[in-house]
Amino acid sequence: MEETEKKEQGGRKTGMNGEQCQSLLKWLGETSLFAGMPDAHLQELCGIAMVVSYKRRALIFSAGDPGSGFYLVMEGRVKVYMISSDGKEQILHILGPGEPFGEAPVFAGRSFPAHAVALDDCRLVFLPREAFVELVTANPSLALNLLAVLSQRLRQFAKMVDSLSLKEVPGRLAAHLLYLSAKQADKDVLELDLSKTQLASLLGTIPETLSRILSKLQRAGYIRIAGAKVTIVDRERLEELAEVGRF
Amino acid sequence: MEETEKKEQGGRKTGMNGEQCQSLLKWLGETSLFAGMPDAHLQELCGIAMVVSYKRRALIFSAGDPGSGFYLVMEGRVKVYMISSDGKEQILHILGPGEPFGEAPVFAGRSFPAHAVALDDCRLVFLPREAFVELVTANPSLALNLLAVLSQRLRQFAKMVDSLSLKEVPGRLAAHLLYLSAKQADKDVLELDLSKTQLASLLGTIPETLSRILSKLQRAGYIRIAGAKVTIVDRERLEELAEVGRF
DNA sequence: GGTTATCTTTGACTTAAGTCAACCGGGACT
DNA sequence: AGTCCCGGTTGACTTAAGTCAAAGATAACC
Repeated sequence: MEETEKKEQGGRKTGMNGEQCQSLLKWLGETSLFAGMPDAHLQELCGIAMVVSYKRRALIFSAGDPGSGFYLVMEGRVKVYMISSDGKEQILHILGPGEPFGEAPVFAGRSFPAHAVALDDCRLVFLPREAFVELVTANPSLALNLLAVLSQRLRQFAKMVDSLSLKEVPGRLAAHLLYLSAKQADKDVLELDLSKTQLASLLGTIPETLSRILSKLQRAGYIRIAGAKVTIVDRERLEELAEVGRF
Repeated sequence: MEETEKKEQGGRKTGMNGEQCQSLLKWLGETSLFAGMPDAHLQELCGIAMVVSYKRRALIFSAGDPGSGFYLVMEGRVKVYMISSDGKEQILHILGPGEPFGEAPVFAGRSFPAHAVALDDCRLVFLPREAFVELVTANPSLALNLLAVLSQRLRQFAKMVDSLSLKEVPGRLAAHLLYLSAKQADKDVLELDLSKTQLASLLGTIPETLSRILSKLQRAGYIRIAGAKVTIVDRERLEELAEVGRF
């Protein structure tokens, strides 16, 4: 195994032999961002891509850092967040395998607007800006995929602003539980994929408040809580709550 | 003057003769979205574009409406906003001449996530989705411009989430005043371009609260208020306030 | 120009959610 | 096993900001 290792930003960049490049190529092609791209272009992409590893809790970038490219999650989860001057954090996204992050500075602004850390031990693909922009220029369908991703994210943000400004915490929580429910197999038994502290930060509140509201919802018979497992008892009312935003 | 008028969505679509098309073409070319595009493509664009007029307060689209295309502001201002079930509104953007809006459904989701109304009597350019997507496919540099616009907007949203979640109203207000200051000629005397009620909605609060905080800031010697004119007295402290987010 | 309607300000009150502090319980490590 | 530490929960308290109501100030309209 010929591996070149370089320390940089706390991540370990890993060089590739032909075989590894092949598997990376295959993986990239399955990614929603690059789905449907001709192999020739994927090949080029592989040429500029770097696989980087980050350990759990490692900082990937900070707000204000110059963004010389963006990332794609291969393994693990990444948290993108903002911090207030007194240390409170607001999570903007949690990203899992296949999802890109840090794209904004590639096309506008040149620096990251937020921070990113690894929530688990992670493997990421790093795509340097210049090479990537060239590729986009040469390949309009790639641009369309990207536009779709950014548009989707814009929608999420709009929802988030709506939620933060127009709903109380119980409403946001209800909406989040239903969101989890919608994307899981067992529709009624949810496994919280984040610690409650992190969930609080995602919902724009603090652990104490989240804790209180979870028990309030349990007492009211909307849900049942058992550690990180939440069971939806009364979906109707939960939907109503997510809708009106107030308990 | 040969004008074809059609009522639709409360807007008046206006057909064009050759001369009008020429001026539209020129205008489009000066827009940041289409800057640098070859005339041939602008010509095509003109072919699919429609100029639409909306009177002040007219609804342009509602959340959930199928988005068959997007808009570009020629004259006037447009407000894009969300409404809670009990009627409180949160403004997402205020758009002026040259700025596009309603692009999200073109590339993802197919329906508008928010509402839009005309704040003034407006003239807008409407670009239908299908024709536009074709054009983007044919013209990668157009895609890059679009990516820049969406990325920029993503940044704005991130800031907004940060602001709503991590700052108190005084902090948000201070940040907004400094933002206005940065984009005006006379750096210290600001003309509020929105009614205070609308400004409250943009800052994620209500008129009463905004009013109180404006006078609080005046009393504290940060600013001076005279109707819609706000003078920055102590920029240093205002910056500090915008930074820490709390008074 | 005067009447209406809308916007703005101010006051008294309520409330959701944050702060501070104590405590519990389960790993992890020695 | 025992200690330490971190995550979660609970209680008492504070506070920013929302609600309700009324009165002034602007701006709009006939």
